Amino acid sequence: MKYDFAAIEKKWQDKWEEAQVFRAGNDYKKPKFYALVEFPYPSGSGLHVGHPRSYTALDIVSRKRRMQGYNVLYPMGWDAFGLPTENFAIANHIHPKEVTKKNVARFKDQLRSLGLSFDWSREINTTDPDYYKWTQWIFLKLFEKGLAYKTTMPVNWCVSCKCVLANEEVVNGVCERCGSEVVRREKSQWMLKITEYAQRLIDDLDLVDYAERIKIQQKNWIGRSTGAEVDFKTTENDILRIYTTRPDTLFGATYMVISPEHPYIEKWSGKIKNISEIEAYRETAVHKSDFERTEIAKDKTGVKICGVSAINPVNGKEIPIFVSDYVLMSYGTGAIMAVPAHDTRDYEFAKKFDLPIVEVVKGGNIEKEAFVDCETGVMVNSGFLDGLSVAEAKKKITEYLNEKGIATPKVNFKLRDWVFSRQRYWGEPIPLVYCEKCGWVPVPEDELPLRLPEIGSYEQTDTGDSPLAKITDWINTKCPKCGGSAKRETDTMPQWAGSSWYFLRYTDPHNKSTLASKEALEYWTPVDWYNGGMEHTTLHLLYSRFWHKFLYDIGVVPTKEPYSKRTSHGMILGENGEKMSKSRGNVVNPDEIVKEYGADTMRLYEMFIGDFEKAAPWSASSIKGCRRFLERTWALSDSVASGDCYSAKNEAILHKTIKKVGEDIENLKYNTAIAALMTLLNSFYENGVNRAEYNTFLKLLNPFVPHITEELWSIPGNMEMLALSAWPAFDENKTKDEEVEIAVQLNGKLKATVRLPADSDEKTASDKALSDERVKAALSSCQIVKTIVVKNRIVNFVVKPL
RNA sequence: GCCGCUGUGGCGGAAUGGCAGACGCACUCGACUCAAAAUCGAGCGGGAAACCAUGUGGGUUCAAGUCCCACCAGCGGCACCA
Repeated sequence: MKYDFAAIEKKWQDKWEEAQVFRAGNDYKKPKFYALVEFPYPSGSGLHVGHPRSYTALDIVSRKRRMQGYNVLYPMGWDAFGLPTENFAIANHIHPKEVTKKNVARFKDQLRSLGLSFDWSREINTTDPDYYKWTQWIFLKLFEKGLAYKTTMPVNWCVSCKCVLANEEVVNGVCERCGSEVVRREKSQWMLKITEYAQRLIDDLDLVDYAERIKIQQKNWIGRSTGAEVDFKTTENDILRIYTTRPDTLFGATYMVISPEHPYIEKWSGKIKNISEIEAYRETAVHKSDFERTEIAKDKTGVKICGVSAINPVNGKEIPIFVSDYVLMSYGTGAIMAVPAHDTRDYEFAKKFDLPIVEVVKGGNIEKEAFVDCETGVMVNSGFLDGLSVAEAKKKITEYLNEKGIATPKVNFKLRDWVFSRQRYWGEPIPLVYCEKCGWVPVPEDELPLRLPEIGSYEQTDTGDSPLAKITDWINTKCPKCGGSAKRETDTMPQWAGSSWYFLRYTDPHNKSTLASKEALEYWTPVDWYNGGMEHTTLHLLYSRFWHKFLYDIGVVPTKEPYSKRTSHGMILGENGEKMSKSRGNVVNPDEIVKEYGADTMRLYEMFIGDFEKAAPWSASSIKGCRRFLERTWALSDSVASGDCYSAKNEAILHKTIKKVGEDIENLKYNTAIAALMTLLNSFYENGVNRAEYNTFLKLLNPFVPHITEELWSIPGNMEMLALSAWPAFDENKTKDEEVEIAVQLNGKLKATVRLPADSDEKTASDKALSDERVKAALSSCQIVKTIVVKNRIVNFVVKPL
């Protein structure tokens, strides 16, 4: 019989669906396993070959865990709000809802065709009002607890489209769509206080099992630094507060810099002699786009404030104050003490403006460059700190400043609050109402979801407001508090909102009265294993951890962390080794692969392609090897002998393979698990195979290639589905071969190999080695000094010439 | 600039400090065929060999792809965070 993958795959997909095989039970007594992959954005271009890499990997884990008796939840849904859909809607005058519906249908067909064991009864969609009701509800809770606030923020503004752009739409400083200049413009935006959770987001990384690179990236993004705020007196007799991580270098502070946005410029305006120059500088700095700011980052600019200076508190010296945009108002206090000898930026600035550079830590060459890595140096030119190590100086100066009451220890974070507003249509409406009398008032809970109104045009207004701002009968409403006339917020939420809590909804997706029942959350959370792309490490992963912690704080969820374990897969690149993209013309369409080779081959190949965590280029010829393996698996089914226990010839390799495949699946080593299965098949071809052996092989192979194995399992008359059968067990004692081949080395260089019984003692091994002709010959001209034997591995003779 | 990752055959890649190149692709030869494809069998880092080979140069060790130090190259992320 021919291996007719198309018919087989269709047959089993239908059977699984009909029998609801992958439905997660609500049997809360069974051990559970919650596997999660990032739900896709259903784009118009359909599934990418990258999607199945992640989905197949956790499908394999899920299928194995089911066979091991777990109650497995492996859900799927749609992160369907977002820009491309909206842009498509604008261009084609179709409602984004319709676009989404079509794209979801296509994605779902494509996913179904891959035989992924998702529980489709729990499918969710972030654009479904029954879903976003709870996204809005969480937002209202954040608002209620003071974690949502409105503030004026610079946004990206395209001068030609006259609209606000998301960061993703700004490419190399210009508008992605029209190529025109993008400038900064102030706009009032809703913000979420993620910074309030910064410390906990770092600390609780200790509670979870994330790949180390993910933890490091999160920590870097949050960017904690410890230092002190120090007060400098000025000639105006007021206090300029700065932040520094290096109070020990205070004697080297030869000038100060404040940010162009610093409020003291106004405060001192009467005293500043060159105020017009300062204001002109400030104007240009404020209006620079982010792109311009970074473009000219190498070249420092600034203006000296004439008329006001500061006093260095340790030596009483009067030092000048500059305004420069290399100091950011949004970090620390917006003012710094500049220590050019030990900071590269200060050094550059000092060189340009010809300011004194005073070395305070010995060891560098400050004629040439700033000496920054000076943690092990010794203090100089620093009065009472001279001769101390940097660490000692830090301690002493801190005590000194504390005593004088001009310094306080301070921790700062790079992490900023989350800009939560989008001036767009296709997102969750922010459920707030503005009343002249009562201010911002939440839409009452029983009025949620606040639905998106039906409108005809999805473009922003000329002022960059959301298209919702044009719907006057939607905007104008009554204040829920006082009943007076009020206006709805017209901004919508960012795409990150719906994806920040979706994993909770899967546990109880149809619940009408709460986002998920207590019992469901108690049982299913936290997610046991979450796999996704590295590109989501800093935003999505951080945002969802933040929301989860907030929900924990208000008693909605039972765990501090949403995900016990997080892994990430590498990208699948085009055949030329570059990222797949339409413009590079190297995109592989998964539909065509499934059509030509079948879903099983596609799955197997994507798992065999290389190290799961690393990027790997697609290869049209390599996939044939995977297909060949399945053909050989199929062909062998005709020559299976009877037998209900393992034969002596195959016993050891079977136990070994069961062990290896099981361990490799848990350790993301799918490629070597498949290699072991290929080796096993080769061994069957060599030694013959019986029914018991072939059945074990099918079980091990099933999570990888579920359709063909299910078919081969059913052919001899098995009524129970393979997917529901028990995962094979192995016996550690039987994983060992009776005889082993060991290497014989002279001074670590291979001279021969010898065979001997497994676990032979050192004497037996070295005697056997010594009796080998090649070893004898090699030893004839030298003397053995020492013999090293590693059991079942090597015998190494350490020798010297006679 | 900073952070992270990666350098192993023609290619994808294997190797708890213990026989480098498992498994697969490509390729070569042979069988089958009128022929080709498919399939099956054999070979496949370099070198005649001694030996030499895991980006480069040092080091630790009886033994290094693996550990340490210093470089070089590529990829990804961040970007004036005091």
